[in-house]
Amino acid sequence: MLKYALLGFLNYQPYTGYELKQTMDVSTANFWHAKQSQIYMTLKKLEAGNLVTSEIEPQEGRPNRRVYTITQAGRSDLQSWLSKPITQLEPHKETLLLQLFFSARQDKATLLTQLRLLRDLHQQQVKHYKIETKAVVQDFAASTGLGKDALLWDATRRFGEQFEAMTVRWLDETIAMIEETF
Amino acid sequence: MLKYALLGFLNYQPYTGYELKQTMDVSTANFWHAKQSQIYMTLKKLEAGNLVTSEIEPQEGRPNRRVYTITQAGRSDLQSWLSKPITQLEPHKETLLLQLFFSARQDKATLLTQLRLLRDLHQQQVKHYKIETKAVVQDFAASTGLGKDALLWDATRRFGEQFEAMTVRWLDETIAMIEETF
DNA sequence: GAATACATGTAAAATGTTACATGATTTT
DNA sequence: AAAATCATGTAACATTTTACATGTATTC
Repeated sequence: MLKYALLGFLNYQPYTGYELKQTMDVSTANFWHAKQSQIYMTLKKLEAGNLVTSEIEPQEGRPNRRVYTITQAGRSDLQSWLSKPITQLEPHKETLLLQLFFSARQDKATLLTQLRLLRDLHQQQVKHYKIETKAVVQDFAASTGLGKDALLWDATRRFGEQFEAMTVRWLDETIAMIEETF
Repeated sequence: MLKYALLGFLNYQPYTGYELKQTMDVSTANFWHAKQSQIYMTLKKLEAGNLVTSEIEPQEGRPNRRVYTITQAGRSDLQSWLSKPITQLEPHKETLLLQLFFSARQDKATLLTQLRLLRDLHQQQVKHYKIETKAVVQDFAASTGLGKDALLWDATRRFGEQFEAMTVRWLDETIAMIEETF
């Protein structure tokens, strides 16, 4: 899957592995992230499969850059993935829910403290989406002039914002339930 | 992490690997799932670490069962994990958002078809949580008499229900946005 | 003087998925 | 007669994380 994140970005313009990591960190990281080392390895695999090519750009006083460019085969592969509809939902993993599921014998006060702390973390995330992520989307849109793209980028941002807001509401309900009935 | 899911269940009673898989499939699978083979391997590791013990129960006309029991060390490990608060959020992966992010050049009609199909899938999931999962929680509560546990199990169920409902709302907004502005 | 940014990579370990292998009993 | 259930496991592969390894230039 990281494969398609990388091809997706390379479909706009050539990038180095380092730049791809930075770009992902301020854009797709909210719903698709990767470590630097994994990006380098995946790019190597993509090149082995002729989906991208690379060339080294020498630099002075800095390490050389390896710049990757998508190939025609890469564009086809990306296109084919994009047009393939999702027909079944993938299961999620939520550590928080796993913990909560087994917490019936935990101390009530401790449990409440943990959940309140988490509530604040998620509340911060709501702000993060409303402010930082919002700004990034607008900057991208202004600098690239990609209107349609910006609308979809903002749709993914709204998903994040609404997910976090929903989580805060759910935590509030859950905290209230534990306060009352435990 | 699967480690703690298994210890969590074994903290109630002994289970075989097969039974753990079945139990997870109707309970935690919504937020934590695993393949049968991974469960067997993880149990083996837990036994090597003395967090569980196992003994073989011979059966006639059926394969023998290997029944796992949690040890005192296992209970301590679980307890220590349960009391450790989550201080930083883990990043999520959402294939749908990744696809959407790069879909600006896709055909409008095709994109709308894909999103509407997905909307229906998530709508079904809302029902799944409201009916099937709800019933499982109530059955567990009734048969085990674990009142506190059932309240927390239902809290995780509500998270799923609310997540799916939020996703349906977001898809409706996104579909409307694409219909109007693309 | 210390930290961050720039820039690349390898290696080991952990985690998770898919495929293979077996075989009786029960249900459809 | 075919499919599902019960029950265990191994092996290969893919994915992801963590740690290791290097070195200059710029910013605080």
